[in-house]
Amino acid sequence: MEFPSRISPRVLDIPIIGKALSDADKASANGLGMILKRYPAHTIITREGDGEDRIFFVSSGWSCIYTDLLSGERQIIDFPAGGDVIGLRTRRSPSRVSFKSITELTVFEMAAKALTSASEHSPTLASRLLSVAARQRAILIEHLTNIGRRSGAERVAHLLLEMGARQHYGQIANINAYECPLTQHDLADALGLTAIHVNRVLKELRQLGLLSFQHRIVEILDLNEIINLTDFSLSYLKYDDFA
Amino acid sequence: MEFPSRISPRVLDIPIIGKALSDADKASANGLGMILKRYPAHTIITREGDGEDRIFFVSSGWSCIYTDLLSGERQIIDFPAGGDVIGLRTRRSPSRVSFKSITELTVFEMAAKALTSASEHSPTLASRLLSVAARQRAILIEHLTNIGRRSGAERVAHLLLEMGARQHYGQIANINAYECPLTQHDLADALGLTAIHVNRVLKELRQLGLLSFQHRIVEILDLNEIINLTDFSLSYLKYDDFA
DNA sequence: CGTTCCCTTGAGATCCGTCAATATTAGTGG
DNA sequence: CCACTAATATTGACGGATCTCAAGGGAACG
Repeated sequence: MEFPSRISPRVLDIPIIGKALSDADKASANGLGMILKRYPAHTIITREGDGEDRIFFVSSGWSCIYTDLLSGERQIIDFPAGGDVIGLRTRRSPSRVSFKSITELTVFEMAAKALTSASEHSPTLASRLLSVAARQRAILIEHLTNIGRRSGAERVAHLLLEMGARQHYGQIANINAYECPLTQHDLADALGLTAIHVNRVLKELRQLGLLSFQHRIVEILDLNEIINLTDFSLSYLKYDDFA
Repeated sequence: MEFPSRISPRVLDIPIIGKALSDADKASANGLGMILKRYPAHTIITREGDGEDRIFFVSSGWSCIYTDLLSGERQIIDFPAGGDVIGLRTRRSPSRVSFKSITELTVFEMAAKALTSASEHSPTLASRLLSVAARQRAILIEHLTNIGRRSGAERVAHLLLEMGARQHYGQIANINAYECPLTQHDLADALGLTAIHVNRVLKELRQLGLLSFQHRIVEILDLNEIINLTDFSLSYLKYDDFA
């Protein structure tokens, strides 16, 4: 493996990098200028309206992308975690979303231009980027469906199950618990609810024996019932084995 | 312009095709196997779970992509119209969404594989696809924010303004009315509301002098107020002038 | 050991959904 | 052009889910 020395081997765990760059011509890979960075918890990394165009590959930690509304409310679009990619916009027009760390966050960071121009010389990389974009879209569609057509309890259960699966690279079968640094306020802003209602719903889910979320620990108490209740599917979390 | 003769010149109006293919090597363009097709209103074109992988460029007409839930409810993800692209998934795993015409629909249709392999030989085309994906993502994010953090009236007003802008290629300044074939039920399924509530909200918006939607005609009565009420922005609808 | 988030709980108000009935429009066949 | 039908739109009464306001408790952190 011939990677620039400043890129840690851990980067290979990131699907797009591990699979695509190993095929890409080394000239491209070397020119990416990717650096490893560490942000403290609760740091705004990219602000809405920034002209800046960077791309981030999350190595470890939790984060969120969100938009602020005029009303002062916040809509969280996603909680990217290890393996996720942020900033895959390739757009000149300033983004309306901000990007913030929730825990301490370790990312591989690079200029968007570097990646897009590299992708012009590496069809494999371009394909891989499209595949990542497709996965992100699938996740976003699930999120939209969750907010649009499910009750508060279903929304919370679905999101917590999804986050558990994403923490474990798309597996849920053997998870009965995972650590989750999100606050009830974070959940509310992601799910179109208020924090107070999220609190009540969590209590209800706990009493029903479905799941428990206390002291940063999510416990899956009855996986089958949750899957049933929320119509949960794993398939949308998969990366494409795009030929 | 050297296009396969079976492709109508109208295809050039579609941003991705008009701008990308004219640059792409002609071999790619000729190999796309794109055909023009016409579907009657209310026809399911692609069903959830289809293994089939086609890509559609809408030439004219309205359509929707949606998912059906176990509960029998429906979540509409988007209403693609002229110039939009459907099926840009590049995924093997079957899609969870269906695609349906609302009015009579004219599309340019091709195998997904043909486009992805063409994009491997045309960096410009690949970039253009990423740009289209970015725009779709921006629209989806706005939709999510709309459902998650706005009241019924705001949701309806925002969606109807967006659709007006998309019908007019991203302009709203000079629109005071447009034809909209969506039913109140369609709006409800897109906005996470019931048709009955959409009806009441439309009445309210009409009485407030903001907008009117009757007999398939949307009239923008007070554009500035609507923009104000819904925090509407045009920027997310733009295609990227991606270098 | 105090300050600041975060969580928890209650009471009342509001938005929106459900159920039910009717009116209006669009489509179809005669 | 009319009669019939189905889809769509409209309205009212009622109930439920969620929000708002308010207060207090617990956990984390300097």
